Amino acid sequence: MTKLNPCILRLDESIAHMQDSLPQLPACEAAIARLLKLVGVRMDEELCRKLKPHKLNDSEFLVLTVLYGHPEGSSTPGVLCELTSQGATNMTRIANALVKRGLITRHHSKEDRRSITIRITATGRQFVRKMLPPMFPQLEELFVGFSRTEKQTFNRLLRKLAINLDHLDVDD
Amino acid sequence: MTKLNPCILRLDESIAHMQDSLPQLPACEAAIARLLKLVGVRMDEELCRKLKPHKLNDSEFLVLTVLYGHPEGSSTPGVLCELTSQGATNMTRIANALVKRGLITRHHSKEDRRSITIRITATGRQFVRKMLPPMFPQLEELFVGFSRTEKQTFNRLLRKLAINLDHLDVDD
DNA sequence: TCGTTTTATTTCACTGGTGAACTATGAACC
DNA sequence: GGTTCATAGTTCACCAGTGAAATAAAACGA
Repeated sequence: MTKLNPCILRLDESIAHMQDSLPQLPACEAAIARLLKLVGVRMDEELCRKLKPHKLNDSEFLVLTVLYGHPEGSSTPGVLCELTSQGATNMTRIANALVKRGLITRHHSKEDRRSITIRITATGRQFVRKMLPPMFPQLEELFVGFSRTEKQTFNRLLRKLAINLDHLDVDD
Repeated sequence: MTKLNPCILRLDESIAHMQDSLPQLPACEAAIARLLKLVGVRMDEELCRKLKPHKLNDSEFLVLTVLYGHPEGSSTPGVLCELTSQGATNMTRIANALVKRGLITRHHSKEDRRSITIRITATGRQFVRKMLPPMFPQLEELFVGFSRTEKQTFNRLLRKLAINLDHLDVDD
């Protein structure tokens, strides 16, 4: 598990150095973009590490928790794809894996026979309820030194960025 | 390219709903974690889309830009692994690809014959100088509506989070 | 109602990325 | 100087994720 700090130091040097030959480079924005990626990857690694003993990967677990978070505990592959930024192809694989583990069920929808209804099982709910709480302390630890306001600001800035991302694709 | 906004709405509902059965769930922190991932993935997709016509993937391009950002324009696979959060195995593949494209060279180091010196070529530099500038407008567009202060805050919060991540592995 | 188009999912072939074992060199110790 | 240990890369076998084509079931329009 590589430390981020050295990367970040080099990152600043790297961007500073690039500006010599590319003065129009928006340094702060570029730094944020790279930091987002670094932090995101690192958090994923941590999650995977926690899930490995249970033989689930992060996307399988994400799908399971999304189902857990649904009032009905059910959804369709298509919707789950949107909510988890996964392709349909991969969702098929994920569903196969979760069915095999007995964490979800898969049935043809009554209303629309093209659709599949994926539903979290009691075992699945139990699994989520067992897995999540031990993660809470670490999740909180990630934000030690953050004031309530800072966390809210962080949250707000990320949403703002998300909205800008949504409006990006129109122009190439 | 899926929109993020619907995901975020569902995300809030999802977390609210989870709190019913798991009241200790740190909602704001969990939301930030999921947002980070959503935004990170989406930005990556955008980068890949830009690189696709040039038959490079994001990690290959990242390695190239890191080399470009080095004062000497050279490094070793091991160091590049640390700086780009890539495994050594994949770095071998990336280097092969970049060598084949004539963007880097690979030589045994004189000082330590176990080491390989990877160096960006003139073609490689040219490629980076051609690729990056067209990305700047979009990068800036991502942050429209962000004040100078907000960008600095964003930057600062990400670094703070990175530092906390670095101090995490000690306790399991 | 029949043909066309659209939507939902799956299958297949491929790319990208990883862990474990292997090779080669260097460093440390005696 | 030879044995042992550590370090740097590579190779191999595998898992995860994607695009394009296939399948199957609506929906839509004469």
